[in-house]
Amino acid sequence: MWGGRFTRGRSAIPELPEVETVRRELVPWLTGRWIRAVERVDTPLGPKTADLERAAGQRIEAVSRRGKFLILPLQRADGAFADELIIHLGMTGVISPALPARHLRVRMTLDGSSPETLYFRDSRRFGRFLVVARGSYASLPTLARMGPEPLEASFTVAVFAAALARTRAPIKGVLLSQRAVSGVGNIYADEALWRTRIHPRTPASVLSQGKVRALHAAVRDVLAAAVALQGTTLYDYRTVNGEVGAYLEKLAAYGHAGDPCPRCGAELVRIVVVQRGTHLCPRCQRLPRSDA
DNA sequence: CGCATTTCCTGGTAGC
DNA sequence: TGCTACCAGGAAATGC
Repeated sequence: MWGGRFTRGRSAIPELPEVETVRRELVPWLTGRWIRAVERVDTPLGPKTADLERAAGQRIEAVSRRGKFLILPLQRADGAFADELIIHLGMTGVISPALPARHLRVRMTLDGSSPETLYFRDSRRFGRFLVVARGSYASLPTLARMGPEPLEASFTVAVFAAALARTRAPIKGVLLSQRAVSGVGNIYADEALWRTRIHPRTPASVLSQGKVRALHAAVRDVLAAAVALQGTTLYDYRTVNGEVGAYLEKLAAYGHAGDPCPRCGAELVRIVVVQRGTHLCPRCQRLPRSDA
């Protein structure tokens, strides 16, 4: 499908653009519907606080998103706003109205019009499906401490700069942590750092004001462009309608080790930063000299 | 608290 | 062909 470049490690990796694409497709299908049942079909998934049976008989008030989490606020028949259904696609999670041939983990049945059933397929079982009382994220520390939404007005340069100033951890790790900004994963972190010529190992706090400003813009631009193309499909990820994401063709750095840098022509390399495969241009993206 | 490391999990692939 | 070893990665758990 794409030469041999992605023959290793081609995973779903749903990040903000992929989750947002799924969310937009689910909105007309799920908003206002009553849940008949949410059932775990396979072995245990996620934290023990899953409590999926609590969703039965509640109405889906909205289909929202926080970072890479889908959040469906639920409403009881008496009008009480009580719980929310939280879904994380993990690495390989796919929601679909079509019964998957393998790796079915959760089935959600709804009252009324079609689709009557949605299936959650997840071969690697990193996904999560759970019901919690609204806003109680004790079992979801990442969600509890999540930074601002990158495509919303609350994600300002000042807020981003303050978050970066307080840590010397590598900027790539800070982007992946979800705490300085939400929704960025391995692909879009590499793309944003390539765009801004920042070496992924640069300690966050040493970035100049100009670099912070550029990175803030790049995170927004990369994510917005990917949303417009329905995300990036490397392997598993599909939209709810079964389509692939088209941002794959736009990737400049991720998955391109050995190719020429589109900007300067030097050979792109793959290194490991914070235990993650990381793609960069060794000529464009230099580590600042350390005085320490 | 921060930060680094380990764990979870499976399908695909390299190497023999 | 068939086997083993390894690798990808988000988030949670664990270690210091």
